Amino acid sequence: MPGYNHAAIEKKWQALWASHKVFATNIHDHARPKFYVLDMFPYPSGQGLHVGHPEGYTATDIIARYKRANGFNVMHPMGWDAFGLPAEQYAIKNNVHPRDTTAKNIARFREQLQAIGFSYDWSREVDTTDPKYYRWTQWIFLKLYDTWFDEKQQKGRPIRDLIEEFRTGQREIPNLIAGPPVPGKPWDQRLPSVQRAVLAHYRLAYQAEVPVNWCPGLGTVLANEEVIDGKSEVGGFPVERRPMKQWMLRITAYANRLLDGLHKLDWSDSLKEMQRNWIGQSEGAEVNFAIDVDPKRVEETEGLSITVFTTRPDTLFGATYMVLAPEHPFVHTLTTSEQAEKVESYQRWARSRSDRERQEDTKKTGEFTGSYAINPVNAQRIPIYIADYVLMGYGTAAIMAVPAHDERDHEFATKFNLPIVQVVAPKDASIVDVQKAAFVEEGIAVNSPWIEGLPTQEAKTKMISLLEENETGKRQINYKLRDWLFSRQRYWGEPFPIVHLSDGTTVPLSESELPVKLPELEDFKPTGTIDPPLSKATDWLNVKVDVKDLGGDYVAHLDASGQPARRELNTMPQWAGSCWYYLRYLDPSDEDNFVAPTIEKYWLRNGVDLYVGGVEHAVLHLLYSRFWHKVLFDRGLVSSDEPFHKLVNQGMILGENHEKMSKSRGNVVTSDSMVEAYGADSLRLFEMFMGPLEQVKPWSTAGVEGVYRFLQRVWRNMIDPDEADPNKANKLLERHPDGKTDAWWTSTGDLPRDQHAQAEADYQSLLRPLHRTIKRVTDDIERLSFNTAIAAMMEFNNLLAKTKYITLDIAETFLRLLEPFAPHFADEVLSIIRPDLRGQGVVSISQRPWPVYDPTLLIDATVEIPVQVNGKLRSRVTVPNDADEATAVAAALADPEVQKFLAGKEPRKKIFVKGRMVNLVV
RNA sequence: GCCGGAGUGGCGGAAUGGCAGACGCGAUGGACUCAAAAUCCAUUGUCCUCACGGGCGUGUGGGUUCGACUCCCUCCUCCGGCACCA
Repeated sequence: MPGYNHAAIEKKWQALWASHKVFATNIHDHARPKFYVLDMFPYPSGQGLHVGHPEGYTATDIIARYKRANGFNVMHPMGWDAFGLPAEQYAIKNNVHPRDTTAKNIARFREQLQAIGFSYDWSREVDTTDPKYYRWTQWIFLKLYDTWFDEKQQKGRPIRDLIEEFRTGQREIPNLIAGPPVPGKPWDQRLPSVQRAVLAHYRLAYQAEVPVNWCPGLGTVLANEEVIDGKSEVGGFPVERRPMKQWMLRITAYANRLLDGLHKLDWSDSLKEMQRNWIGQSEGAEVNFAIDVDPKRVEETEGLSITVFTTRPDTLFGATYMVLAPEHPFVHTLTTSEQAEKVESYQRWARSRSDRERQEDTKKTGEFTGSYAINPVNAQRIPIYIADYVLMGYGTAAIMAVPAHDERDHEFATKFNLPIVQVVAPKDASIVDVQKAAFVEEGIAVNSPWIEGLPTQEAKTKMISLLEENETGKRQINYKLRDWLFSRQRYWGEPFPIVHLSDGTTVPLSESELPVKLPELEDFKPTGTIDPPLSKATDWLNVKVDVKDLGGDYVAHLDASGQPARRELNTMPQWAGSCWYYLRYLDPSDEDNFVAPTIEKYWLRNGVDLYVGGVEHAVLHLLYSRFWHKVLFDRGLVSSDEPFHKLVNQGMILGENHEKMSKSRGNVVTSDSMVEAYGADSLRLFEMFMGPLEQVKPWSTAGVEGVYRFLQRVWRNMIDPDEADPNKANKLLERHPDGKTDAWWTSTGDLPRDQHAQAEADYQSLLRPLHRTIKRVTDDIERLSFNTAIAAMMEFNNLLAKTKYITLDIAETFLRLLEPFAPHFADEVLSIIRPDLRGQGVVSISQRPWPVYDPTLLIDATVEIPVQVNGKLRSRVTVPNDADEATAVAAALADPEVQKFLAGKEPRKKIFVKGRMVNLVV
């Protein structure tokens, strides 16, 4: 039987679109408004695509096609996030070079995506592992290295500006070595090593010996964001803390900007909230506690003070002891000889505890140092403890403990028998027993001479200003966000454009030396030690360089007659390439710029207009990328402050059994199998018909059949009428332009005169529903409500099935609405019913403009409105659409059903909503 | 524990203060067929009723309103994030 045969259609149209460059974007056409619609580019795994992958891609493709139809210059690219741990793990497991597996996987992914008919401009494809691409990733790293964050201006600036400020004395040169401040020598008289150390203190990219997340199972260190419950996000191997010298990016400098920037973004509240929580801003105060001088050790302890951070300065009178993190630098000095053994043993024990153990066991442990501090508000002598519930990485790594008003301090104080003093009382004057449990809520300050009787908020403010007057403290804002650990002991990543001189000096390579290509290595497996795999590239790692001094800043050129140096052997993490790929898409072939300014200005005005991807990147990629973008913005390299204006997270697609799709559960449905059985158009339609884009929803292959049947019904309505039903034969009509009923044609010749009235009646009956459908589909696409847009088209098609005749213009308009969802199908049907279009240069229906609805056709002359009696629906009456209250109420009162429920009583209240309803209250 | 989000037929879902269950899946009956598939037609929240009709119904309990799936409060359940962050 002839009919809709998806297999015969889809490859043909994909080839036609490609050969006619239907979806090629002209990046230089800046006359039209632009629309940049972006997918989170995939990591090309060996598994290929399952039906979860095309969900977001289909949504963006519909938007891209819809925006093109509305006259926008659309950027809709695709590429590959191909560096990183998963690629390398896969390569090791299968004993092949990651370059080869990556190339193979990319080819497979590309083919699978192309089979779904996405309207990507494939000439813009990027691959993060291509030296032509990662050259610019390295280039941006050099910019980060060359940037410092000016707190006053809240802006990243070039290092040369910092040097200039030091040189001219505008900025004091910081003293990096602990001890009393010494008046410094002028910048140019400082030792080069001091200059370098000072600059490194400011750079956004710096090396530090820090306790890192070392994962022996993967043989690499990981970022905080890559560690879930003490295990690696990839592979689930245990992660331990150990100090190592690593590259860090100073994302904390941008914490405030990253927080502020969220306000103007069109992102979901939950996503913004996740970023806010991750940045973790908290307002409070830093307070200095002087050390009570130990008569036996006057020299070491005199003048020392410990700074703590607290969000509750109002409870300062209740501070009965202090706690330092076990790693706090003062611990050694503060520990008395009597306590030394216990303290050191506790430090060793704390260091050996993995993050996982710490998280599982939150019972309080600690040790007394033997020293005391003086509470600055009441001069009380309070003991100093160390305990691992105080974290090295947050605040000042030291706290004042207020056990009466903090649960953790309460637990610790109870265990170590420390005094608990109440300094906040409940607002309602009820009695609480702080010996039993901490009272953590806000209330009224008590037992606190300076702030007695003040509510918590006022008490905080007053206490801070008093501390500032006494110079014992100051207002302070802290963030949970830590600096980004940016190096990995891996082969399959971007090499750093950095060399180390034989004296240990770190020097960046000149931009002209980029790209620093990954060396070809036979053996790229982890070394089993902390040495990165690149340490095996002996030919590559030793170089000779010529180093230029730029006044404390340096740059290296490769030079065979220069001094010996060793390349940086770490590589960058996977996130590096994905931080800026949306910029490279604009012109991936540009050899002179990472993106040309004129191109960037047009395409990134307000950033990417729509970005769709998984919520799993809420705090990783999306935070890193915003950070890089802000640095690039500060350095004048991009024109917008935020990269992604509107962002939508598609919900995960579960297996048919409502469980997460996975190989081990055996519930994976591949996109290939769906394309083969039902076609790309049915797959696309169903992906969107399942439910709201952002919602998690289970797969249903029966549901795909449903939308497949829908397409077949459209086909039959327009092309192959049911031969068995003579009523349905030859439905399609062309209507004469003057619209006279005398002038109808069928596709096969003149319509018999006795059918003209029927044809006209069918035409008239479809006209209003058609325009309502245009409006519904248009509005629904605009608000990304694709499931209801499809429902509207199904409803309209159900009407088409009921009429005997359909005019060509109605059929074409309907197909135009369908095209973003089922592009191959729409093109095929159009090419059959309008074979003349090809001669007019129209290859695809996607080249035709979006239909416009006639507002006058949305309004009917009369409307049926519900009539309620006492708020309950009792009847319906038909009134003119512009009926006023008197008319509508009169019609309602005249209705026999309504009269029955009024039971002869006169309504005491009449509610009327024009065109909507009448409610009579008795 | 804290912070978000969500609870509507047998299932996916629609309705954002005004006719609850659009659209689709599934199911049941019928037409076509020797038969099956496909297709088409009809029914499909629930209870009472032969029927006409009517009662009840959007997790729970309350509130606001002429009117609540929709707004407010309480509780319950599920999903996601964070979690010794002072």
